[in-house]
Amino acid sequence: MKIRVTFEGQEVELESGVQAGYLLEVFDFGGRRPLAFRLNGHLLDLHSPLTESGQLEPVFPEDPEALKILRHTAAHILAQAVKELFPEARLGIGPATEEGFYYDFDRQSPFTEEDLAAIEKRMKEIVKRRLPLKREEISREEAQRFFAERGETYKVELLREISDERVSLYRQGDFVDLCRGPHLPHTGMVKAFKLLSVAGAYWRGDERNPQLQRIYGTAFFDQEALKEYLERLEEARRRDHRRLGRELELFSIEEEIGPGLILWHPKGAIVRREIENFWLEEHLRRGYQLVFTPHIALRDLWRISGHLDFYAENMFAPMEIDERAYQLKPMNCPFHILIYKSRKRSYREFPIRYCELGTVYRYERSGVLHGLLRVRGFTQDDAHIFCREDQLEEEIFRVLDLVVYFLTVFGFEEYQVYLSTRPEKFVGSEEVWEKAEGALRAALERKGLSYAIDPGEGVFYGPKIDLKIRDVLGRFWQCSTIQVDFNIPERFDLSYMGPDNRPHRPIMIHRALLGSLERFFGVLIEHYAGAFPLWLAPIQVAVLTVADRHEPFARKICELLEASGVRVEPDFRGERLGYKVREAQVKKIPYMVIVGDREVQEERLTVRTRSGENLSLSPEEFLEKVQEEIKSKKI
RNA sequence: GCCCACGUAGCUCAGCAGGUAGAGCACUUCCUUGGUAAGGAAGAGGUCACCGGUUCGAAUCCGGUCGUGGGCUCCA
Repeated sequence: MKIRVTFEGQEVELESGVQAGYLLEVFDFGGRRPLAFRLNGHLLDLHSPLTESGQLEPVFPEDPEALKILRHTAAHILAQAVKELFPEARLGIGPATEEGFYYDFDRQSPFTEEDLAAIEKRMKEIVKRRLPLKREEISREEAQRFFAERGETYKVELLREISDERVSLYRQGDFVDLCRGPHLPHTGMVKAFKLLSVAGAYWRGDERNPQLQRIYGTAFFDQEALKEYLERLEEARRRDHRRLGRELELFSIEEEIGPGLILWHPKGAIVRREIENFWLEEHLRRGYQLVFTPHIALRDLWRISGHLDFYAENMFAPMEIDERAYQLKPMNCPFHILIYKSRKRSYREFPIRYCELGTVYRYERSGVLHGLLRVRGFTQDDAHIFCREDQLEEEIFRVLDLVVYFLTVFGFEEYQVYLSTRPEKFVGSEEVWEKAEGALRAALERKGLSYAIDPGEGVFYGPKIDLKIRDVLGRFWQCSTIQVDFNIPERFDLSYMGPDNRPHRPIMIHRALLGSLERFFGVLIEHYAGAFPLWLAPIQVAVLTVADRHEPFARKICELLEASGVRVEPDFRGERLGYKVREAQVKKIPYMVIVGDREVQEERLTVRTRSGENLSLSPEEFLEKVQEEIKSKKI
């Protein structure tokens, strides 16, 4: 059979099954050698057979797909190195990931740091061998036999679940792996890579399966990019909120209290309160009503709400008081619902928006706890909106508008937005779901947010929108979530009186914009690297004296600033100026006011900014500048 | 929860062929009054996470518990 491949207007006729690498001799790629091709949109490496006609695109290293191919090949090299050094290790899977690659191995004894170094060394040798990665296609049965003979039971298991009659293998030297490809032409092209860590991982992510050892690594086309990546890892370590949280005295987690429970120290607490003040002010401005609710409730409440059915494993165990069982709240919704239910509601009141900084407790498995980002007690910036179906789009739009506003103020300008649609198991009618999904979509489009659809990823009670924010290091964090709920109004038999003088069922929206104050704070610490913008900074101004005789004037400056609500820290200690400057700098205080003979005499201030610049201002000018900067929430 | 690693002064870490604890920073006191990222001296501070075992003797070896970290899974 003949096929036709076109590239930049040129067309060539080939015998089906010819290796794609042949095209290197047919077309002119501007003197460059592609790593692979894209034919009709899917990737082919140079050793893949051409079996269909179509448009050809070359893939060069700068192509986003190219890095994945490289990393996938790096994973194979890793596997080859491990098999050479530890022939008893059985292979799991080894894909490329966002940041690099990994390969899973089943081996009795764990890989040590030294093993990792030895493996990396062997990988370098394999790279030097410049082994071609050859693609072979064989029948599934043949492949099963092949891997069974080699004792690769996991590969056999994978093959059992593949429905294709023919499968592809990739061979590099003596190493053969079941793999769809594509791969680089030869191992010599993997020039910059590094193994990073070993961790346990369940076979196929299921904890009932055996646990394999996963070796993580990363790879790039050149050393420079690898170096940059490793520096970014280093920067992330420097910004780690757990480290900064301790160094800047923001928060702590104490063994005596228990894992996943946060102590907000004075400096962290003031940041939190600033966020909360801003949050509340903005909510009140936008038609929300503030409520407060208890931390525990009768177990029956959680039975009615359904949490005992679908959320029990995340709830703290019940406690008995006066022969009745109570449970800590994992969510705030039932309380808000009971406020709604406290009297008859009319459509004229709609939409009703209750907001609360509600502290909830969720049982999280010990292994998942992580600093402020994953805890067992946290405060959600929660709200529940009750409205009619025809108000849904407008309400979602308003929520989106609010969340984008908040995030922008904190300096997050880039988001990933996901719309999760109806899952297999769901409550309510398909019709209601479709309407709601349509409303969410319309609101997203009206707000001008581009989004991806997560089909079937909605919660059983309604569709949702999740937002992930991108921090300065390019990492994404989920904070905001907006969920429509068809279920809980039903369970609590909510109603409102419509214009037709008949009761109707309202729709409810759950939403948290910052997510939890704990997580958001953690993300903020890392985003700002601990250097909070002035309006959030725990200490906004440090006043440093050069010598003891400058103290009276310095004290006056402190009083001036404090009287205007500026958070000031005097440093009149008998230390040298350099020492005090360094200390204030380490604490990441935005402004240092330096008071010496010159300042006292001229009644002007020398102000050192966090970035190390010096300004000369009168006390009044400085106060005004500070107040303006606080008010504008300048980043 | 599971796998692996780790747990020594407030912090960062050294000590570990088993002989009973050390540094730097921070803290306190004294000297120094010094102009933009660490002046000098002295001092105080540890049941070596906890419990048990081996041993004449354990921070060091073994077991268990708790906690932390990297992952798996889940999510704010």
